[in-house]
Amino acid sequence: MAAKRSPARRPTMKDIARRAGVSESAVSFALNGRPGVSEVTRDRVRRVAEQLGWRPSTAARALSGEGAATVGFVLARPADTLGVDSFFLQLVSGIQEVLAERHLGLLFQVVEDVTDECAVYRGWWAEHRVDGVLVADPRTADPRPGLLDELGLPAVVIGGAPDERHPGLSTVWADDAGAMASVVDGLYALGHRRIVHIAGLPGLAHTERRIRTLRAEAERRGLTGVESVTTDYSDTEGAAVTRRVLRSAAPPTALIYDNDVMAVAGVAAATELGFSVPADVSVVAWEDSALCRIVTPGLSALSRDSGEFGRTAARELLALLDGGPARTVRVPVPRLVERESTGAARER
Amino acid sequence: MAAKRSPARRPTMKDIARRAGVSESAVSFALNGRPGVSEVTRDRVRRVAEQLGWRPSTAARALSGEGAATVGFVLARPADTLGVDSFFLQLVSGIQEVLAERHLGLLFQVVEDVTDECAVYRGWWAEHRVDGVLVADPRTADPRPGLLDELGLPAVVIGGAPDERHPGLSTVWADDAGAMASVVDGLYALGHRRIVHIAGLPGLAHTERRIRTLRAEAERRGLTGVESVTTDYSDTEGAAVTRRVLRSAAPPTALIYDNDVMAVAGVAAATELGFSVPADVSVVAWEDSALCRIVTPGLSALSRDSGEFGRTAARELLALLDGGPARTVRVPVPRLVERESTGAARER
DNA sequence: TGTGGGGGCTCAAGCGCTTTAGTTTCGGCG
DNA sequence: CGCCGAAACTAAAGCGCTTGAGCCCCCACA
Repeated sequence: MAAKRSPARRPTMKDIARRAGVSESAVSFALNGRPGVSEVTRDRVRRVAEQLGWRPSTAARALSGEGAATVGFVLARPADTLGVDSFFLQLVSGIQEVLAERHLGLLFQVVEDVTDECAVYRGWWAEHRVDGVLVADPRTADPRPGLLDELGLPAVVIGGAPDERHPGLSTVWADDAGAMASVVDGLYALGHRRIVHIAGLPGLAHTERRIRTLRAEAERRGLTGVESVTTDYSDTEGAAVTRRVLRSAAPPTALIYDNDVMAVAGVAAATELGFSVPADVSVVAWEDSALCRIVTPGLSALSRDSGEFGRTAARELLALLDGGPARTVRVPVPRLVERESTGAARER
Repeated sequence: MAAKRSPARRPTMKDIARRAGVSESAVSFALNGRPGVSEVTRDRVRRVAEQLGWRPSTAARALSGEGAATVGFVLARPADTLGVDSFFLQLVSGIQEVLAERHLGLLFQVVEDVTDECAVYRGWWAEHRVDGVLVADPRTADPRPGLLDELGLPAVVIGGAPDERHPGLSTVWADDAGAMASVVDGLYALGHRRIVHIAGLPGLAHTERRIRTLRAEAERRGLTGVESVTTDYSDTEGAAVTRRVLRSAAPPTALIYDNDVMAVAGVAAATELGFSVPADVSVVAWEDSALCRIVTPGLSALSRDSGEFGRTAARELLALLDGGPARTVRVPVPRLVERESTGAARER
């Protein structure tokens, strides 16, 4: 049997009512801080509840109209792409922190793609499992905001851009465009004219935003040797692309990688080809992590506080659940942490 | 208002009953595959349910005795230690995969320490939120199994050793001892006699097991220059310990790190001190990851399938929930992937 | 002294589902 | 032809909580 010897019955409001000598309704009023009971009764009920170790049954609460006291988070990534970067765990940890204060649970699911993700939302909604969701990795043509809106499921999009706003959904985003511009600024100042951006998955909103910004910056300055190449974020693709571009006739003098893993793999690939970092080629990683600190040369990286990102998103969702209006909030622009992988462009 | 324009009412069994022209009970019987309805009615009901897009309300189910259709997983780690290794996301992803097949949700929480973790279990239990839990990072004096047993909450311990069995709890574990023994075997064969093990957090069951085994192996062979040093898994501590031991009078010729991050940091530290890897000192990382492949020299690492680990654990929990007996199952011994960081000990 | 009006509580219904105890309708057998 | 029993289905209670309606009592006011 799964349940053990003394299955330690959970106390219910009925138990409290009996012990406190009042009706169940009175207990409900007392415990939920609403009028209808005297202060003295309220105190007594509270005391009994505490001493009995009572906690409201979420199931019962959910059933009688209150929410499910749970928010959902689904990650649509092929399983093997998972866990290469530390971003998500940090994010979830931050989300968690805020939710826990309000005794909200976090229902977590990993799926293969956005289609499955939509199915999960449908299921959660129909099963009455969550009160709201956090949506990660917004795409350029994203079916999720529409669906969530249709279901009336409060949601906040993490990493979306403000123009992609969908009525009813909140958005928390980092200014990728600004960050990209400042990185290009910095590299340009160091004399770099040929820059390759080893981007992440095509179709992700932030990938496209970075690519657009890079192109715009290049045009503004009349640079021609600037391009973006999309990848799947893996170390192997990162290395492969690096090899390819460095072997070209006019190899770039600076590389911008959309995550830490590719950056490290890229440095290794460059080194193998006889390019030294940063003498021959500078490298910037978009995500900072222990990884960037550990390797030699240390990688200059765009650092952001993923935990804070998560906390902000969670707070927005709470606001939405409390009936607040949908908002768009921006978290601080990622900050470039300079290490040894960037330097002046070699004269050509 | 949180809910939007057409809050798209969820269909209930009552709706199905009406449409199918039967009672609610008949619907329940039909949908749950239990006797009491004819096959033709069952089919009709099923069809109606499907076409209405009906899904059982977990709240209602939970309330009427069924489980909450959810299992819990809490990670007790200081927030900053999170996300350094990819192990957990992989693990969770594996767990997830198995649970999803059965439409079970995964409630996830991150806390600071084991005390908080116990509080979370208490809360989940009292709130009727989960049917069972997965317990990670078992410790040497662990309050959790006792608590879970007391609450009668089905649980499987991930990474526990069989001898620490607690009645009622299942255990899924990897044979750390065997792995350690084989690593030492290998290093010994390469001529290594002074080996230092840069271990993880003291108090974790698997840390202690590895330490014990290393000591036993050393004694068996009469080696004296063998020791374990515990750390907090961070790159900084890993580097610090590496520097300390390499500066000693008789520095080790082989280092075993309990995770990938420390191993990489250790290699960097060793290189700084003028030790070349693997010529002067061999390095083995306990956890394999992209990280170990990327860096140069590539790190020899103990590789295990974390996803499979998670799947196995989840399957055990399901078995427990189905009323099966508590079991202890072993996942395959981690396999040593040889890369460039290990080699013959230099003659002394 | 009568009356209106709160405050303080209780009653009971209802949320969506399961489940036990009926009730009806057959078909089969003596 | 009548009776029994099984199969098919319905009625209703119950899970733990919320909530609107109603009840009682006491105080203030006229």
